[in-house]
Amino acid sequence: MDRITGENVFMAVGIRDVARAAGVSPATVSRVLSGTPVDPAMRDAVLKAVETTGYRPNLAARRLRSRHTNTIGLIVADIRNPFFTAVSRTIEDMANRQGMRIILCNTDEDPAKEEAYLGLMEEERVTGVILAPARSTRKRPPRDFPTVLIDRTIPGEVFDCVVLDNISMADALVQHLVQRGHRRIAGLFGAESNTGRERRIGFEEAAARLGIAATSHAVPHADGEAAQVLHGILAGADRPDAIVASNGVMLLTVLRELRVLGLRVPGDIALAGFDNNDWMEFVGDGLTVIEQPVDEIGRTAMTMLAERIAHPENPARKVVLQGRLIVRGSSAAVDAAADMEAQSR
Amino acid sequence: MDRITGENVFMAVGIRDVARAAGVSPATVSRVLSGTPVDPAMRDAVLKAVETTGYRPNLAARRLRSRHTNTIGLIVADIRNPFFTAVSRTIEDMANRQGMRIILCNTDEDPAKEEAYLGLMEEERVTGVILAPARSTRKRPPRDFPTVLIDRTIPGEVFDCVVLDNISMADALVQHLVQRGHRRIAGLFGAESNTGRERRIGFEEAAARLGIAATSHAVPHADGEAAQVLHGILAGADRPDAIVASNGVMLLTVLRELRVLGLRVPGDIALAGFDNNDWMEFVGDGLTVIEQPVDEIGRTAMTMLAERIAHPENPARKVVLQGRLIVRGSSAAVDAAADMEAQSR
DNA sequence: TTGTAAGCGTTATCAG
DNA sequence: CTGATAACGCTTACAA
Repeated sequence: MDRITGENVFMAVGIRDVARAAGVSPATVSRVLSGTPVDPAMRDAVLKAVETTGYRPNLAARRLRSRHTNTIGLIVADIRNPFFTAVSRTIEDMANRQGMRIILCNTDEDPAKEEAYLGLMEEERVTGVILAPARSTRKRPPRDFPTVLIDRTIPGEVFDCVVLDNISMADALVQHLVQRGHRRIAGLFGAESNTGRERRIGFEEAAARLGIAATSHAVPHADGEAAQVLHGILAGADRPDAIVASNGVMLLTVLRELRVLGLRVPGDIALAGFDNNDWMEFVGDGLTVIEQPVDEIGRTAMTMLAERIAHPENPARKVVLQGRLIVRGSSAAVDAAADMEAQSR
Repeated sequence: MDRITGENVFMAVGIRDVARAAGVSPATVSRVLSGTPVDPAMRDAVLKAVETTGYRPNLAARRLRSRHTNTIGLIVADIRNPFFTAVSRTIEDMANRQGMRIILCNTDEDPAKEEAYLGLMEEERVTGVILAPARSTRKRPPRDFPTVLIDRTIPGEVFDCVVLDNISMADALVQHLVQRGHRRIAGLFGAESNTGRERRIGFEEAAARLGIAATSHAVPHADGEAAQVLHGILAGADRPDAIVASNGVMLLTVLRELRVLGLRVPGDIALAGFDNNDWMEFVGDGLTVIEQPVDEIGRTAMTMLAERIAHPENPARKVVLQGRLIVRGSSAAVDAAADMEAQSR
């Protein structure tokens, strides 16, 4: 594999050249560029000199000297997961508006990668980090930068974090399915993340409260293994009449397996889950889901990070956001589903 | 932060501290860290000292002094477009494996934003840039870094670039639809990007060759306006019997409008387009699309960038990649579609 | 307000 | 191979 070696030599124009062209000192140029009050005449001379010389400040030098990097690390599991894509985009927009740079990293749920990236953040001397911790309950060593967790918490550790109200959202999903007449519901949850655990708890509590038969299953993160587990659940004789999937990616895995088995939604089995993607209204009669407030999650994370930076000694805060139940065709009652199919003839 | 004293101990440990702890000079520490040959005994001493002191090199200082940033700028229209998400992920993975950092920017098709980000890249002294140019035919001023274009070219400018064979892929789509018995095909293309233009050309050429009535439409980038244009095309009495959409985002816009009008795919109208997303096999009987080799696009862009950096004087190259036609239910012949619906009763 | 000068933490140079 | 020393390009005391 060819390694990138070369380096382009930039225009050699530095702050001293601008100073000379403007007939002022480098310090004055620096002041103009940083907005410090400067005599208007000099200011104009400097700006003109910047223009004519084509000067571009060297951000590496600036960061080294000023000791602030204006950089935020954003570490997620996989940017291809639409939930993280959306949250990242919001965070990048906010950051850019504040003159901050983002370093984006994908852990693929691998604790080793997460560790490596956190190390990288230290070397970058980042202002702060927004982290969706990899599915792992291990303790994180304390870091030298403010950190805000998104999507997932780390049990027993005190970090600022912003998460969904997973328990009550899962509860709402079960309640909805029961209302629609479903009685044998299977829940599919990530085994390792705290978020998966919370959703399972909400799922089981609601089922118990409503007195229905609900079984929850731990689904591995790897796609192949997940399909296998799903097959076991769906192919048996005692197939559930409804499925709850713990997130959007899993929802897709379920759709894939249902297709393999030739099962139809909602005719043969109802389906509901977490995360609302733009395509979900178009599969079948639409997928019933809990929509996460992705924009608000991103905004809140950025705000919390800023406050943590400003007040390092404040106690850690946990912000729990509500989602929104979007009811679509995939959770229709079996009777209603039959009706709809009859009508469509 | 040291949790006892509240002092930031981390920032204080520099290469000199490591040198002192190891009983060597700072230069030797630097050599060990950069892999330059060093006496094994000293090497071990340094590595141990790095460990005990918890030393983290300061990347800003390293970049300033060494004059290479190991950073690549990646500028796309919108990371939420799954095509860019996928390409970005591939590029980030390759970059990380080579010890390179990525700076990701979204232009939202705004030339001003593109301009601003290109300026930022100069201030970051990036090693190179991978750019999906905003839909705009304007000339770009020459920059001080190697640049590789993806997805779109800039007519009349000499840049390395890697693009899809848009003309023949659009041609293949039309050919397929005609084969399936469709005769009145409407093509929807982005008006401003060169990619949209090329796809339109392939579309029109194929239609002319095959002697069918095909009309191409320029669809604005903004979602609301796009819907309006679509409405005009689909709601009239002379509704086409098939639609070709120029990309995945537009495909979704079409689905939305079809839903509003209560038109069914492929019963009332056939549908095909560009970009293959993971959900597309699940809407209706699946969406017929041209799949772009996203992974290869990313890999090729990185490779070309590396080669451009190594050989700045080489002539610019254009790599044209083939896509793959994935035939699914949305392009079924009207008769076949009727059959399928009959069977499903 | 402005200029002078001293670093920020690292790597490159060059002499030993 | 190793160590002293001088930058890299900028900001910021501190002095004027």
